[in-house]
Amino acid sequence: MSPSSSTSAASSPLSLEQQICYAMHTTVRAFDAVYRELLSEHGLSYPQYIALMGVAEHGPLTVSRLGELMRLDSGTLSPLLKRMEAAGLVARTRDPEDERRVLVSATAAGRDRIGALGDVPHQIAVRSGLSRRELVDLHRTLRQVTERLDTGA
Amino acid sequence: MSPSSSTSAASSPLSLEQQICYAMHTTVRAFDAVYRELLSEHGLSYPQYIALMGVAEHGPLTVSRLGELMRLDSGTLSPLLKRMEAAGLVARTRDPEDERRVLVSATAAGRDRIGALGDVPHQIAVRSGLSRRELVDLHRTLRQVTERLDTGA
DNA sequence: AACAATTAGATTGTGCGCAATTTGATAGTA
DNA sequence: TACTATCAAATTGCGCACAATCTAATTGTT
Repeated sequence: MSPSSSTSAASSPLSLEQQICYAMHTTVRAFDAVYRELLSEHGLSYPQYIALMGVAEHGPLTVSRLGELMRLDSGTLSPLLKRMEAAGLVARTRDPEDERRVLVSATAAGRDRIGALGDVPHQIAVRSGLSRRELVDLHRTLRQVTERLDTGA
Repeated sequence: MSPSSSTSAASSPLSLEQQICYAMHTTVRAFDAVYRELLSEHGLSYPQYIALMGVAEHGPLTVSRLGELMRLDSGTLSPLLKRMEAAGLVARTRDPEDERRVLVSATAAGRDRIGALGDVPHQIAVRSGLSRRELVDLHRTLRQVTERLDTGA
């Protein structure tokens, strides 16, 4: 093993290529490129895709609940949802129970669009080249890391 | 095992939470939040941080070489580098050998800034809560997936 | 030397993303 | 009832990201 395998405070600042975050960003870029390729013909960006999937699966959601699901705030979601409403994919209605809230739901056209996407998630999984077991392991690791990072310093 | 463990074409479109990409994006968001916290006091965004690390480590780089390293194009890098030049962190000079190229290098102030960051990469690794072995495994998996995605359909 | 093709960056237009602020609705309290 | 505090979205301002286009320099060909 190289001398850098010390377990104490890092011997020298890690080079860019050694950093886990850099690797994560690189991989996300690669995924984004594939999604762009698969989604562009359907007129969707990746954020729009997960927003649509989210509201279709989890019924009418307030903007803030959708924001928790996507880890986005109203500054990002408000304009994004307006564009999707203009495209006829989602409906935005004020909650009669509490006029502060806006309920977002998928329209019939939105559900049709999801159907038209076919099995994009499966295609992505295949393109990743990972076995089912590797996918499950990676998924577990990612959830674990996210949880750990969220609990703070 | 659940009925969804079929290995043929997915039985039903994967729910959002089951998709590997969704997990990746969630984790990257969490990493970004931590980086934002660690870097904001140094006046750097994460893209600026990796750009600075990149040019500091790999000497003067053309914009396109730096773009390969960061997986970004000139549309993103040109304004980003101009802001970093204005902040005194990098220098941009036309290559005398080929006036089309712009060579980007870290200034003394840029290297000082890296020094002032202390061991951010190590802190990030610690906060991720992964053991050294898990970090190595995850890194290997990510490189593998990126390579596979890049080789296309 | 002249001219087309290629290459490197920069620019424009649109969308994603967050911090900070604003607007409007609800809840709580004097 | 009025007055404050809180809460949900929307808006503003700035930076990141890509597609498409533009400008300028180099290369290749005749």
